[in-house]
Amino acid sequence: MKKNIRTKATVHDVALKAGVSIATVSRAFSLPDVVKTEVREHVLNVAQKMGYSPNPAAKALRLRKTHIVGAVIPTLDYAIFARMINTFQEALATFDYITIVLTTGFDNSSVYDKAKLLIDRGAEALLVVGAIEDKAFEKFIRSSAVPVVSTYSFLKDGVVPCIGFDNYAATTSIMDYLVSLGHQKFAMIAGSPKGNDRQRHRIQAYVDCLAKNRLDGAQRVIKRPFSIEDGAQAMHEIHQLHPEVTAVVCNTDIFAFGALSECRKIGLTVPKDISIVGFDDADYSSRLDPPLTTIAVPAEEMGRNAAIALHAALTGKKKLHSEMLETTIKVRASATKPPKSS
Amino acid sequence: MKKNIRTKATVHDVALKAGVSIATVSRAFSLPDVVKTEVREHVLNVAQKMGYSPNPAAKALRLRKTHIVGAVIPTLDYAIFARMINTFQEALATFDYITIVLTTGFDNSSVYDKAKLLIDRGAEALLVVGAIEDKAFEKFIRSSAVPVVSTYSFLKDGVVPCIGFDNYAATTSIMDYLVSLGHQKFAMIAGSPKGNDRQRHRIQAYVDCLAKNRLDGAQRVIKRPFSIEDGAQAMHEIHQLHPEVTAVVCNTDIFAFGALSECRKIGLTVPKDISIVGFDDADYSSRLDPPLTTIAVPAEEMGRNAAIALHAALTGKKKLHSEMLETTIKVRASATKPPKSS
DNA sequence: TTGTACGCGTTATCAG
DNA sequence: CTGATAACGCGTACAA
Repeated sequence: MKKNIRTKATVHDVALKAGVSIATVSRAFSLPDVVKTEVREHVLNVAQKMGYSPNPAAKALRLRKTHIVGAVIPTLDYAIFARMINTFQEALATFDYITIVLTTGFDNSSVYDKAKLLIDRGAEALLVVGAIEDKAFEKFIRSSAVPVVSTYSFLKDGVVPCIGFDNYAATTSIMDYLVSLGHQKFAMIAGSPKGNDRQRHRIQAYVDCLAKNRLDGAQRVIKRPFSIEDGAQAMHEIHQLHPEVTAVVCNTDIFAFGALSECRKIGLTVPKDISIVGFDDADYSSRLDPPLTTIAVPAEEMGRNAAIALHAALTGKKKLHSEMLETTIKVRASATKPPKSS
Repeated sequence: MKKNIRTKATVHDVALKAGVSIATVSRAFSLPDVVKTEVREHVLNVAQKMGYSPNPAAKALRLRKTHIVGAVIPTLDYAIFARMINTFQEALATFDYITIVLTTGFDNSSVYDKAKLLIDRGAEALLVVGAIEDKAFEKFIRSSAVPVVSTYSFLKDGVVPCIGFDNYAATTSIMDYLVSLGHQKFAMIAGSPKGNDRQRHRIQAYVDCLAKNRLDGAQRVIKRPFSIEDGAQAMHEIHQLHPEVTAVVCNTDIFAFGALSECRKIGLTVPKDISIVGFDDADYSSRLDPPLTTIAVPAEEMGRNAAIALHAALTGKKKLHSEMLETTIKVRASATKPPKSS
């Protein structure tokens, strides 16, 4: 029909067809109230008909604003991050910003590369997960003037403002709970602490809590990749090597899922024979068998607040500052008093 | 120390400091072999030191290439999509493309808006989920020359090429399996069919399969939003209203998770009292209690293949064409013969 | 092999 | 209120 749209319409084309200058076309979009009503409506009409929309590259070039923010996270393939990013992205969208997500895997050693890539791509702000430990990355951030916020960890002396929670305190709270129940023989299923300060803090909390209560078990920290299968295997190992254990602290509900499953398989009844607790409060955790006692993490809140904070920083409304979010322990049925016989 | 980087270095700055023309700087990056080795190295060095990197907006404007592709999916907060997008994004990254993901919720009625947004933002290609049913969107695609691929459904006569699987055949296969086991009283837990052709095809397969075997039960299709809790409630309803049912076909493992959990709660033993099957083969499904019989969906494969196909189309290497991917039924323990007494 | 100069599509400045 | 025009930073004819 019409004309073939080889190359998209530009202000120029619209101006021509509407019989005005390109300046007026531009203004009809960006400064509507400075253009006479009927002219504006005419222009907008013509533009609409031609399928015109401003070229984002030209706009970005001229305005020095891409309206892009970047996020670098371990993986999307892990509900707790997907949930945060989902909210982050949606919140940013309401501010007319789009989000580009890059993943690193759980070892944060490539965050710097990904962050650089994002900034080279025009990201005006960045969300990262966990502490920034790469010195080069730190230097880069300090000299680059793009707002960066880190999530999932709350750090008093972090390189950048954090919107996260206190991993150490969270694990401490659930350890205290288990101790108050009477447990004395603990094990922990943890992720690799390499490049992952969340895991390190949780492990440290475990170790410290044991020491505080003059309990042994600091060596019973099983480190595994994050998967249900690995949680199951770790549970198996605990059962074989440390049959005295009455409470297993999992650093993610994924491990707990596997552990629960494995207990069923090896004939341990949870929580009668052994107590198991998780971390994250995944959507399925309340529907596990038995329902999992775990720590609820403010994933959506982190995403939303990070989006709001970054946007405020970008528009100069408010400097970035850290926010400490709360975790809550969800007491369900997977943990109870240790068996008498132990 | 050095100079404060108020505004990023440009070819101009680098040229000045390196004592060459801007053209040479540009060439040192884009056409390295056309510039004398020592000059190139000098320039690259200076650039490196100044923290120079080409402005993506200027580049995009000049080259008419943003190196961005867009994806519109229901939600990230659902493992099966997150998994696909994760792979999609990673594959595209190896081609130097970045991915922008927008979400619509499960009702696809806003795909058109999101797709337009993406293209206005410079996306050179698009991935969508499911059939394109919005006529306006269809028209837009036909006139816009950006490659679009749809995933999750394989459609013979789709508006755009599909990289997906046959939802109808998948459900048919698992229905046939259940029928062969001897089941006669079925129910289905489905998502809303509105704007969701995957659900419609699965429901249709269920209905047709019943008819084919002269079985009733076509009216026992419970439609719910996608959540574990909803799966549980649906199961509850089936148990109350249709106690004669011996096999429940869930259109996602999420429903099956809830259904299994609810059966435990109301005292039904799976699969002795009732058989339950799922769809997706989530990471947890083999570790449910009992392990879930379900349909494995090629999520990563769709993501990877879509990335490769889109990239090939973008570089003119190969026209987009549909790919029919396979699903496989994972026979595990949650389905068996119906109880004799029924 | 290198440099000059133009244009990609916008928006902002400045006259009118 | 509107129009002409100069950037924004880059890549690439074209000339040297």
